[in-house]
Amino acid sequence: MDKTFSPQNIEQQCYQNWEDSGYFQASGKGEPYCILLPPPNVTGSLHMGHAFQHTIMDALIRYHRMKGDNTLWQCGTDHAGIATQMVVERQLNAEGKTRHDLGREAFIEKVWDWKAQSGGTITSQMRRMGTSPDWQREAFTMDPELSDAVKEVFVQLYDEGLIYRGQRLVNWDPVLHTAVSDLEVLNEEEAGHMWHMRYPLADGTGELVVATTRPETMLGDTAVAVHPDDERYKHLVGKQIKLPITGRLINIIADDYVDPEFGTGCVKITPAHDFNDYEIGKRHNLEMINLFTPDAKLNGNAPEQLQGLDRFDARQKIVAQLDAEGFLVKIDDHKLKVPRGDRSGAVIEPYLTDQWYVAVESLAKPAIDAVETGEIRFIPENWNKTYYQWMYNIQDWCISRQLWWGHRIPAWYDSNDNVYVGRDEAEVRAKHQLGDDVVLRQDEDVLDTWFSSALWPFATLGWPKETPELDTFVPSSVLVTGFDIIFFWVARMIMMTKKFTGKIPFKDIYITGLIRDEHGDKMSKSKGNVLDPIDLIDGIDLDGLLAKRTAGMMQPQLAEKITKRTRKQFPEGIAAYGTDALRFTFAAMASTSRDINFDMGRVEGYRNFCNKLWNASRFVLMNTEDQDTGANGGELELSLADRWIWAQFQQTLAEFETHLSEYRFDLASHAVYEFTWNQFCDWYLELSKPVLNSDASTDAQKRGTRHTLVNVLESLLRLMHPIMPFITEEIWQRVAPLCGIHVKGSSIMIQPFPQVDATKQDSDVLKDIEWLKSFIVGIRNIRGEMDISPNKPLSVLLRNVSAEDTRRLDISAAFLSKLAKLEGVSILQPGDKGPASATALVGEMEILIPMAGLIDKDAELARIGKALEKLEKDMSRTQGKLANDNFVSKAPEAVIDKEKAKLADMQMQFSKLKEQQETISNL
RNA sequence: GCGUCUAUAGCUCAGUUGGUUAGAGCGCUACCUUGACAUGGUAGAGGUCCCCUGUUCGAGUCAGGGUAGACGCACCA
Repeated sequence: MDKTFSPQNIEQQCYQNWEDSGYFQASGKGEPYCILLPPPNVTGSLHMGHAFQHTIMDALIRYHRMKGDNTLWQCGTDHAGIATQMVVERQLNAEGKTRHDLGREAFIEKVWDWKAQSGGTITSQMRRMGTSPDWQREAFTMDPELSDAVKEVFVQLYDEGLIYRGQRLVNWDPVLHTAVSDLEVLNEEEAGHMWHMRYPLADGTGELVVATTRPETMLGDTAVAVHPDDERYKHLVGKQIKLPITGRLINIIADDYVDPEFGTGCVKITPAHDFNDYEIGKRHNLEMINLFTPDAKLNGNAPEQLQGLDRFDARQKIVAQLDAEGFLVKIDDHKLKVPRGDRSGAVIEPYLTDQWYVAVESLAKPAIDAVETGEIRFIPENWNKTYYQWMYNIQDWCISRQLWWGHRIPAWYDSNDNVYVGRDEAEVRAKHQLGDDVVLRQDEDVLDTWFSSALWPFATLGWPKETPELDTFVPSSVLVTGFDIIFFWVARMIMMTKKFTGKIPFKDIYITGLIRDEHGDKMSKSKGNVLDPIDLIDGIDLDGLLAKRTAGMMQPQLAEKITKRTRKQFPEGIAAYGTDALRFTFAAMASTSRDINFDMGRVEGYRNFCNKLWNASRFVLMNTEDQDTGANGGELELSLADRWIWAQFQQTLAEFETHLSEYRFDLASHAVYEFTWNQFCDWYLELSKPVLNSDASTDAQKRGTRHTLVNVLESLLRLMHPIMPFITEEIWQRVAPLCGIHVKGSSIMIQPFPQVDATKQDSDVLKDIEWLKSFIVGIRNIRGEMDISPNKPLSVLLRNVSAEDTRRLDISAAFLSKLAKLEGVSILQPGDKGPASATALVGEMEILIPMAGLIDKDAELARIGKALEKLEKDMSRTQGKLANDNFVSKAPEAVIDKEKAKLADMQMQFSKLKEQQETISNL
């Protein structure tokens, strides 16, 4: 084995073997355990959030697979309608073409070509992360099977009246030329203006002042509204306004919606371009004047001189004209929420179009129930509040998109625009007895990508066919995802799965935190703080990193800032930490917190941890390979340390499993880390040396220790495997044969997970080793503080030695002399104070290191003084407690006893230290 | 406006139903190239648990009120 762990030498080969061996498929035996991969965009590449969530899913999957469960990780990608179409369109644009030049069919072919070429990026990156989904079942939302499911759902919902078509105001993206759902619109506060305009009464008897943030919409005003009880305007209701610029006459109406306290108490109503106005318009039967073309330029309904102008250019002209004609009262600065498309960044326009909707109310009810009854559980639980809040206020879902890439809506129209819905044209014709003479055209629109994603839990398992997988793996065990898509995806999956299978899609929903940068900022391209998980695995030099972070930057000053920041944070680029270290980092950071600040220091720390494990294994192998490890029988005599490490391992194992069952990956990985480094490496390996290296050890003793070394390590590797698959496999291949396990053609990933073995739990041994440790640490302490070289052998005296101490001395003498570097231990007779010494306590027993020639009097006095001071402080606190009648009368007895014992112990230490202090100061 | 969350060591974070002398990793200091490992070892320093008030024998933990910050939802022209 190399002296340091080099992940890049092993990972890819290892993964290839697993995948080729078919280890990722469900076994068909045991309890079903299933995780659905939230399908990443086929356009996407792996970001830190994916890497994090995939680590967690894979840890769960590997754990359950090793536990013997029938384990399926259902994976796949989604077609990401808008995103993918944008990618391919951009390529066309670069060639000076648009999708319209190609036409729909040719364009879609192009998209498929693109997918064939580049669609595998993210799945190959997942392989680098060591994930073990069943790639043979990999699904894509545009696959024929899933498309059939989409059609089936659409038709069924339509037949039940739960899908309908209607003309309504929608969120229109004027750049992408499509409707988007509420969730795809981000409302950010931006600086704008409030324009106050004078609207004269038609009869010339006065005027009203209205205010707006969008003056250009005044062209489409069809009323001015006031509150019905507003004394100022009551008498004007029913009168008419002569609209500036157009001169159109509109009514003054009364509506409760108006807040008389706000502004002038008069509101201009533009039903075709504002969601609130739209509602008012419907109530009052107002005309709806659409002013815009699909790309938000003024259309034929605007005055001729303004037609064809972009909405923002038109705004300027209109304001200028209002001003010139004396209609503009004032312009105030105003902060307002501007709706922008989450993909395009364009200002979203409320726009009157025909769209398809899902009536969600009846679907929402069972989905709410599923969480309220506890059938589905959010972890952490609080997220159910977010879920309820949205579900109780859920709006009908606009599912049509004016795109080409996606599932085309299975609806056909005849020449009179009658609509027929069916699985295909033939079915439609048959169902409605439409002869061949009737010309039908299919709806041009496609469905929202989330519509197909909502079917993921059952469509990927074969629905609408009745498959055994549907039976076995619905509901799945846990969904691991981020809070940002609870509405987009999680809620919709629950609704759809309940509706079409009658079952819930998953039992647990584990909501992970969001990975942020080391300062808690969201990782984003524009901030230039994005990390690529693959770069953490393989490493990247500074130039490469800079190039990546500044590529495609529109603003040069931004690129400069990013360069500076990156140079500062990564002067040497990023080292290659390997997949296991990265995975361990993610696991260790997966606490209940909703934000996770990614700390490079921790990756490095866990890289070191991998190296530690590697070297510990080297040590084990050096001492066991080609030697008798008892794999083929032979008497085994286990040392105190051997029995201790087995007992410790049982505890660690139990802890690990408890934490995993509670999705506390941070605690689980901490338990493993602590055991490996602080128990196995720091103590056990050291304690094995005296046995292995001593001529006094019998064959049975050496065999016993070798057996323990190799078997504890082997068990530990299996325990760690779910989190760190590669390093554990690599080491296991060499260690397992020494345990009598045949590894040829096998893998750690299909070995059973370790089981707690009650016969190996031993609290007496644990206490014995605690005693031994405190003995050794006591001596190291004195060495450390008295500047005595760790290499210098010491002779120590023991005072106040009990029978138990004697027994322990007896069984651990060899360990003591080696680990504390002692050349002699002698026990003082009762009453014999011994020479002036530095002392350490092991329980009530005192270890004396004679000062002569070794220890400076003042230094020792200082050490004692410091210890006394600390003890005094703690003692007075405890004494205070015990002197308090309230405490003694009201606290539970166990607590009081504990305090008493604590005090007694401190008093004992105190008096011994006092004694010491006196002896030494008298020297 | 409604809702959710966060505040603990220089940094990143744990801290179970209230009962420890408040922990870990990184960083820092001193010493150590000892034979698995300097990606290491040994020892050590470092905390007003954001503030106030309460409940309690006892509060980092519970309640109320602040302060600072993050997020979600709905928003007035």
